[in-house]
Amino acid sequence: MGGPRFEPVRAVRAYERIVEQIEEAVESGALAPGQRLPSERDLMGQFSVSRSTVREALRVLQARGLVRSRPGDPNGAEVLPFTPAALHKSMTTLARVQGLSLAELVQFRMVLDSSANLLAARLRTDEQLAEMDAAIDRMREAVEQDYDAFSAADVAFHDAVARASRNKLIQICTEVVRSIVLGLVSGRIAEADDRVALMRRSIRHHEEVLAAVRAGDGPLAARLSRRTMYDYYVGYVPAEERAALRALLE
Amino acid sequence: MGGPRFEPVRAVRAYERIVEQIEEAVESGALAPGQRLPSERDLMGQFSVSRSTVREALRVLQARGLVRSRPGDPNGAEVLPFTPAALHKSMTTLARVQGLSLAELVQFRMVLDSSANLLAARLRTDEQLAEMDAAIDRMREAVEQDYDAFSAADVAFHDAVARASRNKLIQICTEVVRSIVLGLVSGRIAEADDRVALMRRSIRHHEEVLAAVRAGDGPLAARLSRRTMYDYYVGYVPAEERAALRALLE
DNA sequence: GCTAGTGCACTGGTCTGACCAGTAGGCTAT
DNA sequence: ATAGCCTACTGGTCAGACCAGTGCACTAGC
Repeated sequence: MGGPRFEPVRAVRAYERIVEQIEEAVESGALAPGQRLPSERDLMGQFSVSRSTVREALRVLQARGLVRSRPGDPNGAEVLPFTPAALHKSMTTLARVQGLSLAELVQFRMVLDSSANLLAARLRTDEQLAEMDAAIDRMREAVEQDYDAFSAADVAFHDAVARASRNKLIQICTEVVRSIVLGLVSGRIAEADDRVALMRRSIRHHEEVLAAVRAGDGPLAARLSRRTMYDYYVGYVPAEERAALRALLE
Repeated sequence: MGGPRFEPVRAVRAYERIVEQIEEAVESGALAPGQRLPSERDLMGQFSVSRSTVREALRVLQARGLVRSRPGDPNGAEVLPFTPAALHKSMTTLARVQGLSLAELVQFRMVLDSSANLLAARLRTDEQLAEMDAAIDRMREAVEQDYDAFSAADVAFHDAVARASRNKLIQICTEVVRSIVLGLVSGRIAEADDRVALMRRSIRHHEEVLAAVRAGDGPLAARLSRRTMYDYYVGYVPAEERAALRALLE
């Protein structure tokens, strides 16, 4: 024994090499958002491949949210600024394929939101506090009239908290998971008979959370935010899964 | 005014319709993992499109991790069981494009791991406790000899905790973010002069965390786990970013 | 002079048809 | 019965074509 150890090789297709090269250029910043790729016919020359191969590479890059192409555009594909769209897509797939329950999703939101509040209580700026105030004001105005406006203001509050945490990963995951959760329940909330009471209570809870953030009491803000989210969604979680949510409330 | 309100339409390409249909079949379970798609030549008949169009659709599905095709395979593309590979890919892209710092990533791991511990303290089974014990044993054995084995045992411990949390989202995000973090620092740890001391201390910390989990003290386990991870990685985080990490330690 | 309209050159989306290397399974020769 | 070849497929790639849509330069009309 002891001969040279060989590594498994995998056949690398031509289009994958193209994906790698363009991906590298985008991620390294050599290709900035807004810039254009050469046209497909140019690229087939540059890479010495056929147009089909170029196109398959572009399809992959597009699926990853790095570029977008538009028929008829005299320029080539456009390099996109990063959006969590691809992340959102794969998380949605995850949710469907793995059969994620609403309870799991809400639980994850509780984790993210409480951590964001914990950090925000220490790191928030006065401007961010003002944003949170404004969001709660809009929630108050929207009550009894427009659930969509209420929900939007609610989202704005949580976004302000997430930004105040200064952790982009928290911000983006918050955004992604929230949109999945809202997709599952927003219709049911909008039609609920007791939605006005639910909204009023939610506003009160948000005020308490904000007070804790303002006071710099991170652990309290975190605890209250978990409670807030629990109360808001528990009615839509099957009874047998509620214990898992309560495990996050001390 | 007051005419019918029209909705914006977007041109839907043929390959997108194919992606949607196959995606739906996979996510709904109509196509189970391990099953095969018809061959590309069959699909072009079924969808009444050319092979290029079929192939572009398959490229997208492959980029999303739903199917895989292999040249020469007499069967068609294989439907894959869900893996977080696509999620991993888009998070890695996110990390690079948005310039996520190691501090942010570690902070996120602290959030996930502490939440997992909080839940695990209440929900863990005896089998899972045994797994955690075994993982720490392997960490002990690996010390002073093989950093890779130590790291693998460390990973196994955190995975056991994540599973004990019974939240798949936490498990998967843990896995994804951890692999990104390890990709950034594992080389530096393996070469560090004080790595043996670091490993010994880490083992002690893991023992304390496990004791808290065993005792059912979630808040304590959560706090200790944050401290454990902080100590393990703080040496690799630039001094000016450490404050953000410390914000998670009370 | 300026504007409104018209082509034109080029784009991406799709199609057709072809070739190649690789695979699996049946067939054949041993 | 088995070892090895054959064949009918597969996916990967290529070449060349057509179409509808786009932006821009040019032109006709004011």
